[in-house]
Amino acid sequence: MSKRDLILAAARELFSDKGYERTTMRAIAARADVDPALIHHYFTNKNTLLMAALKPDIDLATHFADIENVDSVGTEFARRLLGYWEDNPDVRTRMTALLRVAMTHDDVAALLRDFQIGALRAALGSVVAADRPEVRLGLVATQIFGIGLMRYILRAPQIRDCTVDQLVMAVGPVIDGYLTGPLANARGRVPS
Amino acid sequence: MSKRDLILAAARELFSDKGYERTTMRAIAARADVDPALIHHYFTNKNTLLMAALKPDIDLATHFADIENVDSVGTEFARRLLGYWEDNPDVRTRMTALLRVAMTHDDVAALLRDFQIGALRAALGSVVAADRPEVRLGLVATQIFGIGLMRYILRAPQIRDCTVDQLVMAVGPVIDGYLTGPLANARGRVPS
DNA sequence: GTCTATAGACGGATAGAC
DNA sequence: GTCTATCCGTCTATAGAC
Repeated sequence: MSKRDLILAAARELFSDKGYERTTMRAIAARADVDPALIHHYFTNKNTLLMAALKPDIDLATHFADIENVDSVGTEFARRLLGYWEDNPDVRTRMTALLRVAMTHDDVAALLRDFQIGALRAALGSVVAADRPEVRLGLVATQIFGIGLMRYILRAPQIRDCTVDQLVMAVGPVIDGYLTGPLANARGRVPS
Repeated sequence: MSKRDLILAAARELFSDKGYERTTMRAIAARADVDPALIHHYFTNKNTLLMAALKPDIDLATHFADIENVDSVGTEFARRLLGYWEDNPDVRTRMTALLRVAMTHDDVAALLRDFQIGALRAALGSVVAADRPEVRLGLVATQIFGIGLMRYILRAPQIRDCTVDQLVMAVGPVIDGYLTGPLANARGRVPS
């Protein structure tokens, strides 16, 4: 791994568990076992480093293509996504870093929104109902992010101690409902 | 309103939309129209001020007592909670401040966890199923926090532009399901 | 209680030798 | 590319006059 990549990995880890302001360039350098000045050499400033470190990994979106022909699309989706987070520390780190930093940086929040929308559309676009698909995908995102938040960031014991399978079974049908179930209209009524 | 209270209100607002590190004591003083030294006089340091500003408002929990005897407890709960957030800027500010700061401060995360658990138990404890009630309330929390996150912090347009009623109608049945529906067992299977 | 002045630490960024 | 030295701004916190 090149030193440049070591820096990016170290930055992701630190941003992931301390947020932006609490990770210092010096700390990143120390973790990457690299001279602090080298970071400026490659990335000129902290914000550029942040963006480079959090740039979405394109492979990720493709991991969710072609969810069809299963009983429960929601369950299959949740299984793949939560399983992916759980088994792959790098992916999880990237996700928690995005979430943490997005709290205080609007440009990262925008990155997260765009990426999330894109990934959800790629994964679920072919199965979401035609009635206001954006709202449906947005609702799916609330549930997914809620899980990520409680499990990996707030670390609430009730959710942290669940197995992935338990979460998948709980959340899968909910996602199905958001994707294809009835939706309230502008007046807030479910069509009968 | 006493100057002390002005400081607390200003602190909440700034913590709420900038997080902890990016709000300075000077900025808080400026917004409260107060001398910076007065803050130290009352609260000695920034962390104490933070905790004082985010101390849960006890009235809040009582607002959700006695949800029973309705068709859909989840819908009623969502209506009260989301409506409360929406109509009451102070309450919303407190919530977003808690959420934002909890990302980077473990002690605030603990505060949020405890408060959230307490509030949910007070509101829904009497209607949640006997089978693993903590997990059920935790799942409810994931959905609620997910909505708060997407609507008020990430400000994703699909969710931000919904009416409260639309969200309530979408989320109500989901909460009902978490409260009393089937839950996967330790093996990740839904009992048949 | 109110305000000024300043201490003291930290962290991002730069210049420049090698 | 690598490293040292250092500048400069910012922020919390304190001391002390009024």
